[in-house]
Amino acid sequence: MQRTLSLDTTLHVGKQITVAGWAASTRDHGGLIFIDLRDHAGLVQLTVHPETATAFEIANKIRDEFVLKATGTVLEREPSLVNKNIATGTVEIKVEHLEILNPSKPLPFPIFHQEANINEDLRLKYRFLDLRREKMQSMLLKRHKMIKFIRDWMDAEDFIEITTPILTSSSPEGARDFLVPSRLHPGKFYALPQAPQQFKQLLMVGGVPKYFQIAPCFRDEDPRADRSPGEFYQLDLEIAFADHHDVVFKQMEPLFIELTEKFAGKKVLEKPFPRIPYAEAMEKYGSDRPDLRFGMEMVELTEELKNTGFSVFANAIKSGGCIKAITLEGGSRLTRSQIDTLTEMVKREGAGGLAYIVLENGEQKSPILKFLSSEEVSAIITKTKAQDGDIVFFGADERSLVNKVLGKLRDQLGADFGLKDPSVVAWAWIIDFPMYEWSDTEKKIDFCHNPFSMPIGGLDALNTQDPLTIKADQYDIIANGLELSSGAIRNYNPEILYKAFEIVGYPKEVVDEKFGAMIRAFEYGAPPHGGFAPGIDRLLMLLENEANIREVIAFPKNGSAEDVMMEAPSTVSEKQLKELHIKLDLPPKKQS
RNA sequence: GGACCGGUAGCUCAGUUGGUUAGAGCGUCCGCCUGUCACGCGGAAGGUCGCGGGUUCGAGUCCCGUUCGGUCCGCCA
Repeated sequence: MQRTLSLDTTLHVGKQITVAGWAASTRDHGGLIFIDLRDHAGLVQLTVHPETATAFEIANKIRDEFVLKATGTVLEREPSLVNKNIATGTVEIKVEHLEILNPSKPLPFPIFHQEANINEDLRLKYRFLDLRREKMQSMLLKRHKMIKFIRDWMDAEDFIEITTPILTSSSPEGARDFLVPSRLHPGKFYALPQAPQQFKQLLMVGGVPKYFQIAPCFRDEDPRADRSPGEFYQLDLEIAFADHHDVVFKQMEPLFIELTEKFAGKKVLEKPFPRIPYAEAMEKYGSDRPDLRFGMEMVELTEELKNTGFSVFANAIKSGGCIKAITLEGGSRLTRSQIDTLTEMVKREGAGGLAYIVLENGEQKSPILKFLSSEEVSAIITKTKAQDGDIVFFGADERSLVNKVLGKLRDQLGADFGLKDPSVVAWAWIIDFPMYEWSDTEKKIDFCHNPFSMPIGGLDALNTQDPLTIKADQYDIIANGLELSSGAIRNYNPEILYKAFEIVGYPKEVVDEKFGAMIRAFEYGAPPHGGFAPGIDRLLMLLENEANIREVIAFPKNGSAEDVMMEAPSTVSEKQLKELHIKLDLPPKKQS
């Protein structure tokens, strides 16, 4: 494919053309100067000879990243001079006129011939330079293409895109809001939307059959590698008359399959996507977003070891806990120091230690072997289906801790032993989330996830069941260990909604106050509806095998939620504060 | 809010059990060079070893505190 340059799109041999771009490198041979000219599309070599005296003088001054405009003749290179590493390597431009459109200061870090990892804060401070790198150019293009792919697909499926307000009201549930003071209403604040949740549900009541939006969302929470600081985008969507998750799954699965196969050129592990109940995911994988590209499921050994003399296991059972195990195929080759590293990891997660048994050459090896009877050992081997050459790891403690710890261990082993095939995407739905959970911090029953989900069994379930046993028609879509989105069939009935909130201690008046618009709307004939909102940034991470979400965002905030380039957040003038009737009351150490 | 890892030249890094004047590559500046393509050659400038304190005859190195960055936990429908 012929690569192109900005001011002229072809490089016909013998033709005079004008090109413009950045100086990627210069090679001054004294009597001859080479310049690699770069733009978004590629590189071309300019040659500047002393005969063109003015151009030659200018060429002497050129440094990396100067912006140049050059007019010259395209010449074919002699066979011995062809550069096979660049697309335009068979030709070069012999420069007749050269102009420096804009010089550049020496760069704060190398951007073109970059191999080393540059400090991320520095990259973010000079993001405009960082974006010139080929990888970032490619990311920007892929992000655009992916969003276009999604929009086209949604359009073809009769979804319509509707933009919803950015300035809205604070909601009491969920994440911390970003607040915006109102000048016209002193003492009152807008909030930036954490998601267009209420608006999309109101659109359903408003008669929109299928809504979507590439929606900006704002949450004032601490970031993670897969969680953008402060703001991110979702493919927010909602479908009217969706009264069961089947409707949403059948509608949306094809998009994710096409994105995986057609857009990213990867393989979907299983179609249709497996549906895993939340409780099963926790028991098998110790996570509600397991990476399903590999097995290594947990096996329960509590029954087999109920009479064991090994005190660590016995104590776990006695205090109501459990014993579970995971088996790493071929894990007998783990070195002692590798096992020590894994032990350190599980201890950080709260485990007391990491017991294991190695199966090698028909024998078992383990520090805990002397505490176990031979019947117990063979029961373990039978139940775990461990083979010669494997290693079996144990977790013995309170059940949720065992699940968490072995889940972490499973994930680490999957990464360490190359079990996560980067060309495969293992999509799945996690279903049957609990509606409520016990909140240890608040000492009360609280919503487990989305309070607007329809409880399975409806009003009847809320009235008759133990709240902690009620499930919600709520689901997550996960892929390769990432949670892409939560979603739900919504609770569209005011009576059931009031009851659902009553259980967590919100009286009717509070629900009316906080969700008045939605409750009022539901009183006027709300259709059943459901949807979800996969994260755009995470989707791109997944499809591009990118480990850090900031790598797929043009201008991300850093880990402290600062924009180090624009210097946001920033202080504001006294005048602005006065206009908003805001007085600061900062703690001493924060004052500057 | 907590845990762990890190901070040495503009950038990427090395720096031995604590020991003279802290090094390399790239970049920058000066000089040479007509076929390089991340050109080459010669020379030069460039350092509060994040910051503060301590131990020591002596600290980039050991200890304590602190700050900044990253990852994770909490938090995040």
